[in-house]
Amino acid sequence: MVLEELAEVSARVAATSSRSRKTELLAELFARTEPSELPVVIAYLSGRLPQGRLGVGWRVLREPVAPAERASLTVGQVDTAFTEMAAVKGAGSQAGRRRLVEGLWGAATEAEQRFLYGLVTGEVRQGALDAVAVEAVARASGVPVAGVRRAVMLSGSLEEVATAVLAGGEEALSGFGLVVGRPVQPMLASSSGSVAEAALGPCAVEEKLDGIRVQVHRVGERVSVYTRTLDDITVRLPEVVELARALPAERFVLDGEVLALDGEGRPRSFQETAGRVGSRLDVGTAAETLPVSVAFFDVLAVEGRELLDLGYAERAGALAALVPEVARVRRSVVADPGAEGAAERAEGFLAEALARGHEGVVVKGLDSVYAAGRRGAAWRKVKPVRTADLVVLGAEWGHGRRSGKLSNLHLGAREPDGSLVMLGKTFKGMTDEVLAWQTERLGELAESDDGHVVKVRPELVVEVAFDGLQRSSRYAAGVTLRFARLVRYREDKPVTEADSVASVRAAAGWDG
DNA sequence: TTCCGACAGTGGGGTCGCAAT
DNA sequence: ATTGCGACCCCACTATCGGAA
Repeated sequence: MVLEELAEVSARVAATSSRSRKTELLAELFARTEPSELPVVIAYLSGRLPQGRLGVGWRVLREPVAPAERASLTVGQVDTAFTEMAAVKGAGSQAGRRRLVEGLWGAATEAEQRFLYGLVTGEVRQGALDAVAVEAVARASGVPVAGVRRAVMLSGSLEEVATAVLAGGEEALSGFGLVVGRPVQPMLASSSGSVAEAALGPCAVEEKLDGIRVQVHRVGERVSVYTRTLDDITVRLPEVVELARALPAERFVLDGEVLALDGEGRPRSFQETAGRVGSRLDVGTAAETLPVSVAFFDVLAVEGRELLDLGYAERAGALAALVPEVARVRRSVVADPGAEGAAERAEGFLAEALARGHEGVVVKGLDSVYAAGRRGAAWRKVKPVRTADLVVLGAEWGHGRRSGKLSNLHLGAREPDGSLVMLGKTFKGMTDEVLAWQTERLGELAESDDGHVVKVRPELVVEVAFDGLQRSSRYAAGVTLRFARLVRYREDKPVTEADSVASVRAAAGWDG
């Protein structure tokens, strides 16, 4: 297979908005790919690199390389070049990778360079990633899509599943069940505005802990710990390994959250937990100075039994039989949401979780199965939302479908002396209509434009929602908003009445 | 015919580790 | 020693397609 063909298909996929047409184009390509090249072709067309990290980013790619006149590269040559880049280590590695980039880019045509750039930066922008590729593999092989999807979620590898079903058809799916020791795509939660909105049927209301999601596998004495993206972080979490080894089963898969607690058992900030779990060097010292706890909320397999397709109530029973209460998340079961006082109890549990310092709750249907890799309605998270009225200090030109639109707002709060201090940005919550409106309005207020950031006269106030504050060394305010999103423009509100840093801190529960 | 679930895209901030300065 | 970059944690929200109702 030549690279030119891949770049062409990718461009055609990007050019159509129809998902079924995208699927068709990918399926045609997969069907005519040699089995030996399939893993690489599938990875590229779903926007991933088999090598994972290359150590090559926008900075290394900034200086353009003259393109080749004629296409000549094969997929195999590209894969070899990426493997070489990923292998470069130590002093001089940046220059070494840059030389390899120059070699590869120089052999690529302009269209091929565009495709390679998207691959390396993780921004293929063809409107088709894993989910569409899964459908295309199903179509190319004639195997039902649900079976392919399940195999991918349980094995974590579309490439392997595709190679198997394209060669062996539906029968090949039997080789892709849950394997203890091999990570599974975790089930995710969607967002909900309130407990009442989330608790529509019999459900469990569980504390939502603000830490790192972990999947813990044990086979005999071998324990492995994986992140949400299936990275192996076993060596960073000796406490979790030790706990798993002490549980009364030889073989299991647990789903939970890791976080650091203070002396009184209250959760430390996400920043502290993330720093500890992110530390790879001298884990022993890190574990001593900032030990972490783990709280499990689900079990996917235990001994010989696979539990994914059982209802949540049954899985919770199996979890309680395996894991002591101190290592399980707190929960409250609402068997009949319509019953007298049920809503109050659920709300009460949320209030208690918040009082204990946690993020909120997750509401889970008691009869729901474990839908690996899906962000379905079976799990709904509920977190309190804060709002602040902030001043627009500037905006950044958007990319992709936001090209030509002012998108990312720079947000400021007042200080006692009347000055304005920046404490974050946001690009979320904007409809196309708002984008068009703010591009024009901010254009009128513009004081400067360096092609990236447009600074404006601080005259507009926006209502911004956020989840809380974080310490910040980037912003003069010393804090920044977590997950800030635009709610609406407050043209009725003068800048002099916008929130101050102190009032934002107070709103977020930071005593200040 | 309308509704709604699932996806992709558009970026946010922090922290760590490593290489370059 | 400090700085910049890449990778990876956490993530919200809107537009769109296409199957479900």
